[in-house]
Amino acid sequence: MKQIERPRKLPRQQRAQATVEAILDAAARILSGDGYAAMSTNRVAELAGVSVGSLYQYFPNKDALITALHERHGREIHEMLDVALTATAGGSLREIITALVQASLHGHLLDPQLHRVLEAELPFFDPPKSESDDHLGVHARIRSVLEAHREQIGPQDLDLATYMLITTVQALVHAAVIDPPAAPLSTAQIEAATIEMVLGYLGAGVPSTSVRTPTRDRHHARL
Amino acid sequence: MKQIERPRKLPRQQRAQATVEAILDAAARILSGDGYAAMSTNRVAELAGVSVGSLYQYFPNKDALITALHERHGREIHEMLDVALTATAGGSLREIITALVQASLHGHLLDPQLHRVLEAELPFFDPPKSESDDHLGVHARIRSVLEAHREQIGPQDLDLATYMLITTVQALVHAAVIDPPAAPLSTAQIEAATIEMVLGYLGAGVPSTSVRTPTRDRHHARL
DNA sequence: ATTGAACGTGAGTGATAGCTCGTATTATAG
DNA sequence: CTATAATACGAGCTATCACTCACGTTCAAT
Repeated sequence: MKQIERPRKLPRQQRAQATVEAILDAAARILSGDGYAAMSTNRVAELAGVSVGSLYQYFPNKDALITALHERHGREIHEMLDVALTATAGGSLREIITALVQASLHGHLLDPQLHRVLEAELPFFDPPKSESDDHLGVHARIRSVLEAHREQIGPQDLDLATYMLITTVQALVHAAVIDPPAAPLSTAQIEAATIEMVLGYLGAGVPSTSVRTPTRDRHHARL
Repeated sequence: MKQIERPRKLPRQQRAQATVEAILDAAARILSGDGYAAMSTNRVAELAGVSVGSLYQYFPNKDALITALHERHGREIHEMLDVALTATAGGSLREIITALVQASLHGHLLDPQLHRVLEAELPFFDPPKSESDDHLGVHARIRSVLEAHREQIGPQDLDLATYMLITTVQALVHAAVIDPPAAPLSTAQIEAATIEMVLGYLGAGVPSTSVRTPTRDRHHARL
């Protein structure tokens, strides 16, 4: 796993940019179709309609291809979450959570096969800014959403609650997309249940709008 | 990915059994230490103190090694869940869920590195009976637990609820073990929060022990 | 003690795949 | 138009690795 020396050379002319795009598209096609093991640089170059040499002008090694694909994919989902958060700003907790879950799910359903390989088979490429850290902007925004609805939610450690929310949604969406469960369970059901799951967690120990109950102590003791 | 022709030959003598164990241990060490890419059959044999030939007498190919490791790992966790379920049989929902989460977490913490590679980097080996299906016994038992506590829980589609419970616990434990979150969040906190998450979901829409409220309709509509 | 099966060995083979480099082509600058 | 840089090419080098096989060793049974 060595993807330092990022882009070996930046494409300056438009045809070079097209070459890079073609390479990335080909890599994505092969990856989502036949998996990582079947993805050789020669094959990528061939499918892209360029030569291996061209490939290595823009990507220092094979792993850099995966990294680039990862970044592109991360950006897409990040943007969908961003849109969802912006669209529901000021709305109710339920509205915001619903939008988040749906955005996440739809983002992952854009290209489930590619997502599957990228996130399930090769999650360890380019550790620095991938996924968890990539959501930093989103993370902060979700935290402030929870802060705004503080009186309605049970967990008072907002960092923990934010982490749980993001992790749970991501994990459940991931699971639903990666290995769809047995027949009778639909994606729509899981989507709805995920929303209830998160809302159930956030609402735990909050009797509608009354006083805070002393059920709090059974929650995560601070270090 | 070809791991048909399961064990090429079964170890009949005790020294052969020891050889197989040594090979599996070596494979686990290399896998958890340096990852799949660094695991060559020659290196495994060397670390195990046997020759490559011996390795290929019991494992038809490299992938069979991974599969065997997967199965071993799956059995371990499965047994811990089994113990937890048996020990808390007849207890309250909270007790059972707590035991399940703890068992799952502790099972994954036995060898986080190995688990990381096995479940995060190579989850696609031996699809037939791994993980999801492997939990079938546990799945049924958890479903019956939910059935026994039916009056206390909100979700009435027990298949869905069981799926959500298992998936959520697994995913959150997984996340906590695989990429431990930022500094201020401890494993213990996540463990507790996971319990609350699941209980929050199960308890959603259930006002302690009174009549069923008509809040039900916002739940996942049946197909 | 003998024999045959189980077990173990490790140099070698074949194939694959990542990557280089000398060369050819195309674009931009002056 | 010329010069120089950018882009593109692709045969081939090199290294690695999964896997084989012909041969030696140890066990268990008769």
